[in-house]
Amino acid sequence: MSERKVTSLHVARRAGVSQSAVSRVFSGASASPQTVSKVRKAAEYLGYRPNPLARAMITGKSKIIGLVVAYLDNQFYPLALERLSNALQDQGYHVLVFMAPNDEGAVEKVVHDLMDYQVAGIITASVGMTNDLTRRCADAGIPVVMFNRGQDGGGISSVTSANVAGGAQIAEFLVAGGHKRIAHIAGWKGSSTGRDRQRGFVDGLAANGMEPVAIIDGHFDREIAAQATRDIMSGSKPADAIFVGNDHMAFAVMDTLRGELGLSVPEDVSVVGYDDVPLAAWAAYDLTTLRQPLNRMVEATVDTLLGQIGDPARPSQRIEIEGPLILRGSAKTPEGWTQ
Amino acid sequence: MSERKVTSLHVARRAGVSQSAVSRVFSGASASPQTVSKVRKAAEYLGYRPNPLARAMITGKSKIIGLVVAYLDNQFYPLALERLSNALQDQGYHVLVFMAPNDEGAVEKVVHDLMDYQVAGIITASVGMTNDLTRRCADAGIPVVMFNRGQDGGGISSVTSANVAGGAQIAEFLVAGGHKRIAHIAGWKGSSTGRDRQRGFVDGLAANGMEPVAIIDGHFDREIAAQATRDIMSGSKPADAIFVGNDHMAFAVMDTLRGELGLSVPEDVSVVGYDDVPLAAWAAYDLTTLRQPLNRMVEATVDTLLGQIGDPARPSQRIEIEGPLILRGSAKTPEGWTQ
DNA sequence: GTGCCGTCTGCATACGTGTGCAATTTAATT
DNA sequence: AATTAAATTGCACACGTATGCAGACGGCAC
Repeated sequence: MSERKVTSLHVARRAGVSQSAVSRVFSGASASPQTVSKVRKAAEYLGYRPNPLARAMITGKSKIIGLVVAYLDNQFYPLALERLSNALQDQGYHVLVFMAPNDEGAVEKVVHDLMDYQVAGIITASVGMTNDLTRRCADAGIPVVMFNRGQDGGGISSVTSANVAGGAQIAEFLVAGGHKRIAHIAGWKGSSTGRDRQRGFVDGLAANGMEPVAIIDGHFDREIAAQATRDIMSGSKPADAIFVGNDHMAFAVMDTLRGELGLSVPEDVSVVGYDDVPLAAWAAYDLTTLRQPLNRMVEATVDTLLGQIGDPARPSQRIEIEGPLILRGSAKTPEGWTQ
Repeated sequence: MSERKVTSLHVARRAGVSQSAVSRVFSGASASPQTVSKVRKAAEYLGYRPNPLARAMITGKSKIIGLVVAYLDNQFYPLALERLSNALQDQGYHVLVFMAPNDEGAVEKVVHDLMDYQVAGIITASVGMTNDLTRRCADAGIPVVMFNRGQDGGGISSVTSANVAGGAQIAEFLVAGGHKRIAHIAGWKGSSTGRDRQRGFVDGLAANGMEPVAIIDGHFDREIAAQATRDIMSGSKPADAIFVGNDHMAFAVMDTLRGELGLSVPEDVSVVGYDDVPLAAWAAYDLTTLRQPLNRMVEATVDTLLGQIGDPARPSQRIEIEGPLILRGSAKTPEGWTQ
């Protein structure tokens, strides 16, 4: 009962055709109806499945997409991974996951490994690419899409939410809520995402003749965000509202405000996050936050990547997707403010 | 500047040796010191990297480990994925991730896909294998390790925490805390993990002459767990303590108790979870829970899998790792109870 | 110098598939 | 019916590596 490796040659023999005929049937090239039928039947009988590795050897392109991600403790990323993987599976691709700490050397090593596997494309999430690496991928004909992060030097596709607009929208919201001392715990300055949100936010305040009482880089890290909260609230002019660069840090901020400093949210301090991860909707936090539309971002990422795989000449594009502000209980909602 | 694919043949030419010599140097076979040196030098100069796909074609085994996982919203799994991926990367392996809803057909399809890639091994997390599938993997010489789930029909390796003992320990803890009406929202009955915890818990209560006032299957799902909470608390004899089958559901239980039913934890109801995901330590929940030692579980999983890859004759083993009860604020801690 | 053994090396082939090319069949057109 | 164009098919080779086999080489003992 040993069903040893059954190859296209076995199928060919049983179907009474040549091996190339079998190959053509399974790779979608043209073949006469009766050939197709004979081959399909024989393949079915023998339990034949084309060997994707051999296929990749020939074509130089595997059906594997490399996903590079720095960390998975921020709930946004595992969810993105889940959706990306599902969407790509539906298209016949599979996802090779690489963890890469966000330093240059590690990313370089990882990208080399990926190129060894002749991946059809690369998605980076929460991880930066150097321009040099970008170029080498381009040279190797491997399209790259950055997910939830952009890059200034052009030539690379990216999918993000409309971070500048989002930051501005939150500024408007907090001003309209009557807050007078507004602080910002920013995302990591080394990321476009963090910078853009901050810029939109500061500009939005400026448009109302205000400026933040404090801006501290939280590095997308809970502990650093907690310390930033202590610093902001212990000064002579403690904030009455804090915009936090993502939900993951916002939870730490709320924990610190309520548990450690004994303050009420939103009575004493309003808190607004960014992402709208599922946890933000849970009763314990009930976080007002700007939603990043995960499904549409994933969809755009897959479309862009597969598009570039199918047509290597297609130019890179930066896609920004707008998201709504989700009103919950962690911030005062101005009268008549609509969802 | 076009650094086209550089193959072992190019290296061979430049080093003045045969292609087989190059192959032997990079696959660890024997070669004279001067050959090794010449080859290494030429390879370095040309930027040669062995092609893992071609290598896999020949040997029939790639350096890829398939990881099958059902969902990533329970924080325990992304963390496991992160650690597993890192540990395997250190050993020169890479992780191909497959999402598989927990029904038989989907898992089967996924495993077939994995076998097509000639993976060196498979790890399943939060996903069940049928005995038939197990056998087919064994036939194909692909070792499988189930992570955080066991299987009754032997012949397959698994790594779990000591779930029965853990359940019993929680029973002792709640009894010692003076609770009189203890309920259990169980994990999915279709999983060994859920069943074992429940069994240990019920037996532990019985050893103290008690029995649970309610047992409801929460299916590891937030919404179902929330409904179970309502049911348990709305009866004529509401519980004064609830053991929840994992942290993920326990958070929903706490949200429901506090937000919806207006009860205090632990004053009105003690809540104990299972896993000790990072979120359990956050101030908003501060959940007393039994820790699954993630690092040691990952370590054991990798060891077991690589062991079986290295020595196919090695018998399968079921590893259970004990974890401590982590005392926090969501449950009354009995006098003198030690961490 | 001869014989033997152990190590190293190159040659050739295999892994399972895709694809250019030429030969052949089929359909379409005059 | 004859001619031409199109569609299909088989042959052979390529992708990049590992490995069995046999020959070459060096060292050692007699």
